[in-house]
Amino acid sequence: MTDIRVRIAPSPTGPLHLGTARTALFNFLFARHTGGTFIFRLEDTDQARSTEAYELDILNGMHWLGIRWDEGPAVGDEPERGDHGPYRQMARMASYTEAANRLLAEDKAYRCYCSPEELEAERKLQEAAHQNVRYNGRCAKLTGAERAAFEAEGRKPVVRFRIPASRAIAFDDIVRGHVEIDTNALGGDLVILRSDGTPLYHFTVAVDDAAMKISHVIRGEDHLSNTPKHILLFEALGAPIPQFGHLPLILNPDRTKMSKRKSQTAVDAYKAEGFIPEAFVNYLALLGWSTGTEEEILSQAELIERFDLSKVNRAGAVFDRERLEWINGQWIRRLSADDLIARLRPFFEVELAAGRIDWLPTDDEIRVLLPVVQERLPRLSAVGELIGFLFVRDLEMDPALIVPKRWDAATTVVGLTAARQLIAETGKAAWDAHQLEAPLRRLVEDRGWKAGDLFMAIRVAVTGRTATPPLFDTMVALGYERTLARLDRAIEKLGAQATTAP
RNA sequence: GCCGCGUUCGUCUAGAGGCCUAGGACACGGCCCUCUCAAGGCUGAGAUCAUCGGUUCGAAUCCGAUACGCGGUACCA
Repeated sequence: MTDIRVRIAPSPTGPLHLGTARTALFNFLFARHTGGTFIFRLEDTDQARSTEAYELDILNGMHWLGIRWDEGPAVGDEPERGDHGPYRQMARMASYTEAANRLLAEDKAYRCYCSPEELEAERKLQEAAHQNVRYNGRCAKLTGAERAAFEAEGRKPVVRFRIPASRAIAFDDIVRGHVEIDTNALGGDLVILRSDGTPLYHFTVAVDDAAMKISHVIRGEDHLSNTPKHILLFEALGAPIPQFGHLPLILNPDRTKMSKRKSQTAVDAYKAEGFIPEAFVNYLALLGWSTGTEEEILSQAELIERFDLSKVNRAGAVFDRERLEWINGQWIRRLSADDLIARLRPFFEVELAAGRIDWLPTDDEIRVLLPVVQERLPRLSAVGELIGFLFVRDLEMDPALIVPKRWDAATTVVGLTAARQLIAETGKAAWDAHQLEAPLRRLVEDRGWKAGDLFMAIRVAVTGRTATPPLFDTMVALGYERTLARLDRAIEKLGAQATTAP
């Protein structure tokens, strides 16, 4: 193992977000490619918004994607693993107060007694004067007496970290190259501890990244402007400065940062739609990065082998669902029969629960269908739409669909009746696709029909749909009795309709 | 407002000064296959490489400015 250490640090204030998953993936690929260590840390200091349910969703989502961490919570049976824990920020509170006290003692930080109202008023004033909004440093040099006076007033101070004036903070970002930001653009001295003593994000990141010896901070571009604050904090803490790599953002179709308002961002929703993790990871990896070759379908192992952080794109990438579906289809087609059957099972259960089918097919029933089903599944959840009609007792069928475009109702009744006769004659013993097809083709030829017309009429009669897997395979799967019964019902419906509404 | 980052087909991207009359993929059109739908094969259309200026014998690639977009600017993460 190298001394490369990277981390993903999600906040359990919502379900696992696509962007978090992608950042996690890039960290994971980078760690595995370099032989480094991948760390998972939960940033749950926002107690107002964090929930255990979200925490679980994030953990489960990561596992579903096949992203495994070397250090962090919930690995295998252990509640936590690693020598740099705990890996939940709420369990690290002591280290933040300790670090803050150290900064206070070294006068790198100070207590600020300004009230939120005073700060707000100051900000308004600055905005009105078209000045940069920044903390004015009013409490930066308080005397002991002044402090005592504020305390006597009952003011609860926050702790502010001193940001030096007019200093250019430069770093070489692995994906963006040289970046330089002046400290004057940082908004003044930074609050690191709230008045209730709890730490703020920028502070916890620096303290934890230092404690966990993170060597490369790989995160979204939305943190690029915050990086100087972190660098200053690392310095003040006496910690080495890690390398940074800021990933391009995943975008809504309107090219704004991807949000749940405008896009489906929850990873779990994609799982429910029948995207498979291999495909999802494959797609995510290629969002903002490419191998430089024309390879598109890549396994986790192949991604790990080829991953190169310095080849990550700088521009934001619009999330393209069409392309995701295509990759998903590619992956589904590559699945073994047993694997696909197992993965399909939960989706049949959903169909049953929703009342769209009346019973669950057996594994063997699914297995014989696979040759005609597998290449027709863009998503696993499409299976109900595709072959659900096989598992319903009473087929719902729109009589308007049954008459082919070139035919009228009378011809359709004639065609269906003749076909029904031949299908019955084929019989149970010869119940296979070829045996069914040959006599029907002869019938078409004898009558001077088009095969497509007759077959379409049969298709709708037997499945209720105009788009299905190949007709004869479908009838074989349906079975002798049920095929005839559905044919009879269709003929009956159509006949009644033809006589009542000529 | 200020600061930062970005800009190659609709979308994801290849491209690291001559291999670029810019390649691939998704989506789209056509053809083939075909009982429908897919899948697959072939094929077509689609990018004045944001704009302007500079460096160079030569620029999508280097430099600068401009425009536009996005992000950041909290006692959120």
